[in-house]
Amino acid sequence: MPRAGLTPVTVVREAAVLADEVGHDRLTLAALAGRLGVALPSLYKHVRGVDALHQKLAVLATAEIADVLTSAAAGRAGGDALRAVAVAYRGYAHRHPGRYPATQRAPDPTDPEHLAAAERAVGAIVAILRGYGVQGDAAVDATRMFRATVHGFVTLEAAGGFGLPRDVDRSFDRMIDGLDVAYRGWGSR
Amino acid sequence: MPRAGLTPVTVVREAAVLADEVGHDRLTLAALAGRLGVALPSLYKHVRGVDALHQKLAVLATAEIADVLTSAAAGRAGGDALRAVAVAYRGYAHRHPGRYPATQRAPDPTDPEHLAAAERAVGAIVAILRGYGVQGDAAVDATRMFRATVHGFVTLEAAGGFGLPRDVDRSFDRMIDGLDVAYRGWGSR
DNA sequence: GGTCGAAGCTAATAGGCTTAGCTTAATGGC
DNA sequence: GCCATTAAGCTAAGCCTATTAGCTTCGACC
Repeated sequence: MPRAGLTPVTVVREAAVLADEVGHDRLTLAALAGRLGVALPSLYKHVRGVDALHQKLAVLATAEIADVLTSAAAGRAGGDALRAVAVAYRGYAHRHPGRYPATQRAPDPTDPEHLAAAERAVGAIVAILRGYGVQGDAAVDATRMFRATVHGFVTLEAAGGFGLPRDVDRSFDRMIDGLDVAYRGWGSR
Repeated sequence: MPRAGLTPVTVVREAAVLADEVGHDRLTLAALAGRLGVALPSLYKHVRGVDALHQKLAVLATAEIADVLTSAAAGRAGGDALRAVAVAYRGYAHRHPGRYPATQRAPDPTDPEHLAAAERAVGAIVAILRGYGVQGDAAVDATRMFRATVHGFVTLEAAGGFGLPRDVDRSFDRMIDGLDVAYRGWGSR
């Protein structure tokens, strides 16, 4: 019997695919092992356990969304950049419904790669805010508002929280308009 | 041996207390049974299973938060009401970290009580928006923004997503200011 | 070609949910 | 006050997931 040839990297990559298919909370070692063609305990040669798997998935997903946000911001400024990044963020959440929740795991302070990825994602937002003249402590507040707003929207959306027939894309659009207005007035308060 | 005297209502109530203590995801039938002084399978006389328990908890929590929001809005209008309701919402999430996630479960369309509670919670927000002159389809969009913003903030906060030392209360304050600005400009776009 | 580390396995334990089927406490009618 | 009925509670058993221990064997490298 030839070996499956797994590595920690291939395992977590497959975990990401599986999570997107079945949902973040149903990412199970049993299902993952089955898909990789090995017995469940074999996974422990590559991952320390289910929590470590989620941790690694968080790093992967955070790095991915950081890339997405960064390239959406490239070459744009102001409200243009704001909208592009917000749309890209939501797009990632839609394309990767299982990975997305992993991006919200608090970065492991002992993992430089995780910290760097989180830093990069936040950096894309901070860069936009500079275009609005928002900096320093105010930028921290404004970044938190961006994250809260967009994260809140996509999670409510994913949870089926928007029951009414009113078009969800349009609501998102209006919300970004509102965010733009808020940021333009950010200094003058 | 006397009986424990449980009912569906007492079971769900204890589940709510337990969830607040150990976290929504660690609300387990085993722990609940232990705390109620019965064997685990006995719970099935009162609840259909773990999913039904979460469902009932959702109804309870949604009704509670609807009450909190409604009374926060009472006797206030405009930015005053907006801030009071937002603060009350966040306060509920802080006081009831285990119940709060249950409020985000999509209402069961077959459960009138659940629907009514959700309706009541949304109603408190819609009432505020009337004070800003926002109505109709625009009110749907604006309500979604309110929920996204505040829900996003409290979940990021609970997940430890705000790493920087900058005061979180102040960030929340600024965010509500931003929301106020957005709503004041809502019509003129 | 032999050696050795790591990749994979089976077996066993522990905890969680669920169903089946039994026992018995409480309640309501006579 | 006694008995019948209902439902509250129990034990036992089965399934799934995670984890650990200890064994086997592939395959890379000298």
